[in-house]
Amino acid sequence: MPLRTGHGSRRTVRDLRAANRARVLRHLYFHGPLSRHELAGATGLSQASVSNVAGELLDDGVLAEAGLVESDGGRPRVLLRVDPGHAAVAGVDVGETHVLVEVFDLTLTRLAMTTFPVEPGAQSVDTVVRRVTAGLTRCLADSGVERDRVLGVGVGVPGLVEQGPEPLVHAQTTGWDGVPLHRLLAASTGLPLHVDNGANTLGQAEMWFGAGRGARDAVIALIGSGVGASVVADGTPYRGASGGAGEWGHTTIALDGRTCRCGARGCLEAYVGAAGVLDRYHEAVGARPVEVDQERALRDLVALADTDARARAVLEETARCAGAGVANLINTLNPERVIIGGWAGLLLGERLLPGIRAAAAEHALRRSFQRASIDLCELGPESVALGAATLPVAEFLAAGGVRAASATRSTG
Amino acid sequence: MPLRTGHGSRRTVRDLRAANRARVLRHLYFHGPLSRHELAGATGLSQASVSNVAGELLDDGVLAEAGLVESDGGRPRVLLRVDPGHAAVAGVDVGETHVLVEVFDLTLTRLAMTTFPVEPGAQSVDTVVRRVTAGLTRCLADSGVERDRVLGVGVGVPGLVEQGPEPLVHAQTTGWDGVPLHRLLAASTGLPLHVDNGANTLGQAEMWFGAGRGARDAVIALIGSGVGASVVADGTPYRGASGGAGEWGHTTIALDGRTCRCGARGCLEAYVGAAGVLDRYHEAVGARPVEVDQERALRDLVALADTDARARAVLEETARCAGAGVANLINTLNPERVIIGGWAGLLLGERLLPGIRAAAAEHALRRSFQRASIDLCELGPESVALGAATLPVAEFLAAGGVRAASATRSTG
DNA sequence: ACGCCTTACTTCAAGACGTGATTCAAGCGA
DNA sequence: TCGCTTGAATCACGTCTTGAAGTAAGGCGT
Repeated sequence: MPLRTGHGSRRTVRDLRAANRARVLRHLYFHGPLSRHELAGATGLSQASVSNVAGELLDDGVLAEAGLVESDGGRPRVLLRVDPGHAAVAGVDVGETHVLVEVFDLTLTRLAMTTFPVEPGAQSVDTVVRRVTAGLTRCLADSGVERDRVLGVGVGVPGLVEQGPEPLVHAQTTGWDGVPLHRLLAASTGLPLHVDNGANTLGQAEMWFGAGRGARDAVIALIGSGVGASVVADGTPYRGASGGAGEWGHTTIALDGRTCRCGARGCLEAYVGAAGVLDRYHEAVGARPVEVDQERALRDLVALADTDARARAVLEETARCAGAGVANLINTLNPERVIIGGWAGLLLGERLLPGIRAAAAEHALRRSFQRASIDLCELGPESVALGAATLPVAEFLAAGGVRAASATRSTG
Repeated sequence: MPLRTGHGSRRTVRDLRAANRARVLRHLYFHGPLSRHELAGATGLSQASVSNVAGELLDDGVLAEAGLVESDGGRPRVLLRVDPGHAAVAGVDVGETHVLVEVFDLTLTRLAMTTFPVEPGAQSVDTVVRRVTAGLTRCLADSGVERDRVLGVGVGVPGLVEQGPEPLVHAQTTGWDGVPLHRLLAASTGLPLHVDNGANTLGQAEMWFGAGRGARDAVIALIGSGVGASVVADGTPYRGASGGAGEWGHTTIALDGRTCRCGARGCLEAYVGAAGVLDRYHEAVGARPVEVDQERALRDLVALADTDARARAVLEETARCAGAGVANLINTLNPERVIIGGWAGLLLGERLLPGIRAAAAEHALRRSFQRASIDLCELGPESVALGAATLPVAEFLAAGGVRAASATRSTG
């Protein structure tokens, strides 16, 4: 008895209207200014319905007219577009070393940002909540956006987010175990909240505006100090049964291999994570790891590879492992696109991509490999907040341009 | 620009009715006889709508009344159920050694079956098409089902099925490369056809009637001579971009490990597939593999493990590898259930399950592992045809009890 | 300047649907 | 036989989409 009956709203004739509003609105959001006529063709609705729905959306201020296009010998068509100023959203990146808050307009153009550095390992829940709240207030002031024009706040956090009636955050690195960040922030900001794994939000940013545009089945593979992935299946992010999907880094690629910080042996992360790569180099040259900035160390290693054979060998091995890992993704998920990102991924990517592709070709089944492209992220690792801001927008679009009830505002 | 506008039908007010018919029908199909009253509660529809919809479905003969239940002191409630005799479906298992055709009633009770042995390696497309057609004709005769009462034919084939406007079958083992089996069988049977990977159809059988009942996110891991998996995400089978999802067997678990028949090194299949297990034993004892029945050989090996340390070691290693493979599934997909099947999986399973669980616990992230159960299939490896028969039924349910237009019958 | 043509958009009447309230049906107990 | 309770059908109402008919807005030829 699968296929749960799923109370997927659409039951009454009004839900139908909501769905059609969403149809029109979403198409307009992603496919730019369009006339009512084109919209009818694209959405499959009749012109009459498009006119009705568009009229409503114009009245609500969600859409705006965007100029005329002359049609040869007839009445010019009026272009419609989503009004960027209709509402704003906030995106937050709760990272291991900083808290970044950004405010965007409805089309996700950035209006303001604020960063707080965080002493590593010192992210108490309380601190994070205070910083987010403060950052949000400051960003709203800087951008001149009134609080009640904000659709919602998306937050990308490190670690696993268990979605549910009360979403809980579990993060090894910060020692959070079942933190109801959602509730805490909703209380302190008074805005609708969306919390998700930072890897997932970054993945969403790539899907909307980066290398994932237009793809329906994709995996965004993120290589930083650790390694993770964001899985997109049938056009929507896939989180698994309890939010833990995409833990690519702790996938075993070498039985009895190197010990990973998670305690297991042979995890991909132990080979291709920045820490793993540096460790392997230090072992190769017999040197003790110097405690400096990991990013700088990795950059040095890449530079060194031009002249030093041992460094080159470590990087080649990294590409081989990453390629095998990518092949595993391709074999189990058969995506049309694998997108490699994360600061280390981008740092290494330029140089390693051919090697990764070759190794993936070797380990993946031919047909699935051929159908998948392997590329680098286009947006850089700073887009966690942008991706987080995507979440309230997605909800807004799915609701047909109707705002979610906020935490404090009454639902009525 | 993800989230394609997706012409997901529901646009007009009639689509709404169709969706609500599907809602009621599906609930009734999986949750047994229910009264209109209970149905209203479960589907979220008003009693009036349930009455209307149920009335239509009764008129169409899809539903039937199934007795009364006395309600204390009031009018007894009439139970409704899907009429098993309303229609029939066929399921076909195109295996490497046989072609099995079965006919079921609408509730998937088997009415008739026919098997044809196939000389290994001799499955020409032509032969398969002839056998399926003949088997179907015979089964229909045996069960007394008229051809036009058959909703459709589901076919499970070995290898990859690329869904699309014209589904194509690619199978290494039979040498099929882009065979339009769908079209060929539709032409020769004159019935609506559904072709899918046998692993997927078997997975569907487990999801509907076996160990997967009630799960929303699951993986059915199949271990035979080769190794595959069927991925169920959000309640529906996930096929990836081109039907290649779930190729678990060719996932790398040991870089530079054993050579797999796919040509790559370190594939899971080379360790836990029946052939791989037997090879490893033969290498361990230094014996040349005797060419006998693989199933018998594996059974012997399991028996031998009671007394022979080397056999035991091979099986323990198998459990370790399988556990790592399962852990990889858990880490990437975070299912709530991993179900192990396939003839070798079931043969080894009883003995190896504790070892597999232990190894999976070691290699999977704790939280995801805790949320996942690891169990054996309940239906046995013969349920490929049953699962295949599931496909036309699923379509029928999704359409709200309206039959698909057949290949030959006119669409109008 | 005028009329005509083309194209874009809006209005309108018809058909269809779900819902809540109301009415009908069916059994039970006194 | 008469309430009483509960299940199921009917009805009026509001809402929705749609195709067709009507209206707006511009170009072009005379």
